[in-house]
Amino acid sequence: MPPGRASLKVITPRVRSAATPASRARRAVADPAIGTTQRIVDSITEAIVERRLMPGTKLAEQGIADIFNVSRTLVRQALNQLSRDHLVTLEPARGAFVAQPGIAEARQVFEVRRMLETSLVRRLCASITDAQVHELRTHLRAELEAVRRTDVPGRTRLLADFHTVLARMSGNEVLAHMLADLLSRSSLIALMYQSSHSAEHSQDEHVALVDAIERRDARAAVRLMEQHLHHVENNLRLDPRGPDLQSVLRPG
Amino acid sequence: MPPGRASLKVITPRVRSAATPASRARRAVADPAIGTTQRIVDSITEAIVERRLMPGTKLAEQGIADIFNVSRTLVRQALNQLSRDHLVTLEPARGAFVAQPGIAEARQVFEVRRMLETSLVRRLCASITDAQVHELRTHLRAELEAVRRTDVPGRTRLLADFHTVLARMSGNEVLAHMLADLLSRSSLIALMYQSSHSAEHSQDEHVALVDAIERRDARAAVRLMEQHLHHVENNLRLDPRGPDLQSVLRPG
DNA sequence: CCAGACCAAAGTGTATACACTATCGCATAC
DNA sequence: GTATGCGATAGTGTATACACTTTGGTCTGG
Repeated sequence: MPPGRASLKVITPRVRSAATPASRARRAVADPAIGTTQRIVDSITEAIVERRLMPGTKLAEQGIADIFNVSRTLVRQALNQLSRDHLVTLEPARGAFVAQPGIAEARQVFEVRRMLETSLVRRLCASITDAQVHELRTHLRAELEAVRRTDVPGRTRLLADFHTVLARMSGNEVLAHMLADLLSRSSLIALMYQSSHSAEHSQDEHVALVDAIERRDARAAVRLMEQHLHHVENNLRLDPRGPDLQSVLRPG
Repeated sequence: MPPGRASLKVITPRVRSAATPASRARRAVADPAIGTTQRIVDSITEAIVERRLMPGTKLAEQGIADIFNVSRTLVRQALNQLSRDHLVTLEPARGAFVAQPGIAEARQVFEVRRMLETSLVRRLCASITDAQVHELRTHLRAELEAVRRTDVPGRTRLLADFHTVLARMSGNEVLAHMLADLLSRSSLIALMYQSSHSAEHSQDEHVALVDAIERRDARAAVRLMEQHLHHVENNLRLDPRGPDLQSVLRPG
C-alpha cells in the first residue's frame, strides 16, 4: 500500500452530468467528471479487450484497489458490473476471474448477433441519412488504414466499433446497449478462439455492406450481414475438441 | 430498527451450487441456499412487477436494509443490479428510484423484442420437439384458466412467462437472458402506460402462435409474433401528449 | 408577504474493521 | 512414497464508521 495516503483524500468533483453510460471503454486513465467505479470498469474492460489480461486471470480485489488507490468497496462494485457484462466470472468466496466463454456460449452470442444485426441493417436501409452514410464511409477509411499499416490493436477495435456505429445510427439505444454487450463478449471470444481470420476479409465485407446500405438495398444488406457474421464465427476454432481444454478443465 | 439484532447473526449456509442465475424473481421470501443480495433483488423485482411499488417511488437504502435485516452494503449491491436491469434508476447522491421508462424507451424495447422474438419463433419452428409443444400447450391452458377466473396478477405473470418459456426452449441462454431483461422492462412499461388491452386477446394470439409453431409454419409464426407484439404496443397509451407527465416532469 | 441565506436532519459515497472461507505447505501416519 | 489432516496465510463477505451532499425548514432582510 502506498505510503502517505491518509492526508491525500482527493475529493472528486462528482459532477452529476448525465454520466453518459453509453461511452464506455475509451480513455481509461485520467478522465475527470466520471464515476470512480466506472473508471475501474473501463480500465479493466480495456485491458481485457486489448489482451493485456488473459482469460482465467484472477482479479484480486486488494490488488486492484491498490492500483487505483481506492478501497475494495469500489473495486467490488466494478467487478460486479463486469460480471453483469460477462467479462469476468465471480466465484463465491473464491474471487473474480477474467471470463472464459465456452464454445456453446460463443455460438449463442453469434446467433443472437445475427438476429439483432440483420434486423438492424434492414431497419437502417429504411431510415439512414446521407450524412450517416458519409460517417460510415469515414469509418471504413479508418479501418482500411489500420489494416494497411497492420496496426493490430487499432484495426481490431475499429472493426468491432463498426458494428457499434451501426447500432447507434438506428437511434435505438436499447438495441445499441445490447449490441455493445454482445460485442465486448465477442472480443473475448475472438481472443480465446482466434485462428487465422484475416482482417482484410472483414474489412471488405464491411465495405460491401455499406454499399448495400447506401443503395437502400435491404435484401442484400441483410444477406451480407448474415454472411459476415457467419464468416467471423466460422473462422474461430470452435470445434468441440481442440483448445477448449480450458473450459473442460474448469473446476465446476 | 428491530431490537435484539446483535446476537442473532444467522450464518447463511452459503452453498456454492451453480446459483442458477436464470431463475430470478420467483418466490422471494425464505429461499435458502441463494445469495442474500439476490433475495433482495428478487423481492424488489417482484414488488415492482406486481405493482406494489409504483414508478418513481424512492428506495431508501437504510429502509430496505432494516426490512431484510442486512447492512446497506448488500442493499446497495442489489440496487446496482436492479439498475442494470433498468428497473430502478440511480441518481448520484440522491438515491434509487423505481424506474419510469419514457415513451421513447418503451418503443425501443418493443422494437428490439420484435427483432429478437420473430427470429426466435422462426428458429423454434425448425428445432422444436413434440414434448416442447406439449409444454407450451400446458402453459396455454394455465393462461386460459387465469384469464377465465380473472386472476389479474396471475394472468399477467403467465402471459409474460409465455415469452420466457419460448426463449428457454431455443436452448440459447444468451437470448433467454436478454429477453428476460426486455420482458421485465415491458412489465414496467405496461404498468405505466396500460390502457384497455384485453388479456383475452393476448391469450388468443398466444394460442394461434403455438398452432403455427406446431405446424412448423415459420412464415406464419413470424407474422403472428410480429402482429402480437404490435398489438400489445399499440394498445399502450404512448401518445407524446398524455399521461407521460411523469417523465416530462422528472427533475432532470 | 416573499426571497434568499443558513442550519439541522436525513441519506448517500467511500473507507475500514472484522468474521469467515479457501488455499497451500508441512507434518504425520500408513 | 503417498495420502490424510492440520495450521498459517491470504482473500472474500458483510457490517459499521465517517465524510460529504442533499433537503427541508426557519429565520432574517427587504
